[in-house]
Amino acid sequence: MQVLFDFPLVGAGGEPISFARTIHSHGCARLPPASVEQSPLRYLRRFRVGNRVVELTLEERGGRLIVRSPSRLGRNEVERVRALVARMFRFHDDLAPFYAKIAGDKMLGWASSGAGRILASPTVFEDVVKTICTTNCAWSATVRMTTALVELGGGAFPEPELLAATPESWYRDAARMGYRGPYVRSIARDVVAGTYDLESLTEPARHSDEGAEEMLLALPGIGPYGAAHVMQLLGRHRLLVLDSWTRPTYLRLTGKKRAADSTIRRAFSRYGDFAGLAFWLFLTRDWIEEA
DNA sequence: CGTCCAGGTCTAC
DNA sequence: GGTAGACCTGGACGC
Repeated sequence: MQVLFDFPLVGAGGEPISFARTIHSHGCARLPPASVEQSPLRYLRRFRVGNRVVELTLEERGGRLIVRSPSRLGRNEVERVRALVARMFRFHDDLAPFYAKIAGDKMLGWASSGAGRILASPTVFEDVVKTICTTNCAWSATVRMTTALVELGGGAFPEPELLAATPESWYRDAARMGYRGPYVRSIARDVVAGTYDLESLTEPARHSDEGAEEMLLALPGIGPYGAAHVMQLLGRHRLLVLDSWTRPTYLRLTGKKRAADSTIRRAFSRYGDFAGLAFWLFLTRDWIEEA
């Protein structure tokens, strides 16, 4: 196992990053081609680097993120991987203001020691496609569709070029994605054609939150839920992800009989630009083993 | 067997 | 701008 590089587990504002709490933050990060091994906590992720697939192991050791690979990589490949891992943890994001806001918070104070850094996919494209695969179906179907996509990609998530060139019949008959197939294929073709530069959405300087949301909503298969979901993975945390899992979970945790979306939003509005993250942490607290 | 629905979205009023 | 109905799939139910 070659150690490729390591990162200090610190965000842009000097805030701590809890590795264990990060990889538990969101289900999408655990979909193929990723997996999480417990004890010791290790995150495994297969990437395509050039024309081969490598499996990286991510572990925390001494407050640093250690990234290792079983196969040797060239300097350029290592730099490519470094950028992808940085994107997954969004090291450039500053959660310090959020932690300052929740420091004395009865509901979320527990999270201020590094939780909530929602792990993203290496590319926005992958997050968009996976998000479409979470809509209007059971989680088992999401796993099945994602597994098929990764198989198509030779063990790594397929790049837009491949998905654009894959016939509709594959989406229908092999991946069994139903009506989602044409959506995904259409997005892949538009990305390849340059109609949408999804990867630029990670750059705050290039897109306001409103602009990013607008681009996401323009994608077929991405509606209010999908846009809010991808926005979270972009580190844009104002929107609440409201769906058939978060709504009932909110009711259960609060003991309420019912709550309109607008009511839920209002309950978290005091967290401002981090309302969506606050909502997510509130819902997923029991996913995280208290240290 | 038929109906419902799961981490919604689109289209047509 | 708000609200029905349709939509692929497959597993969970009721009959």
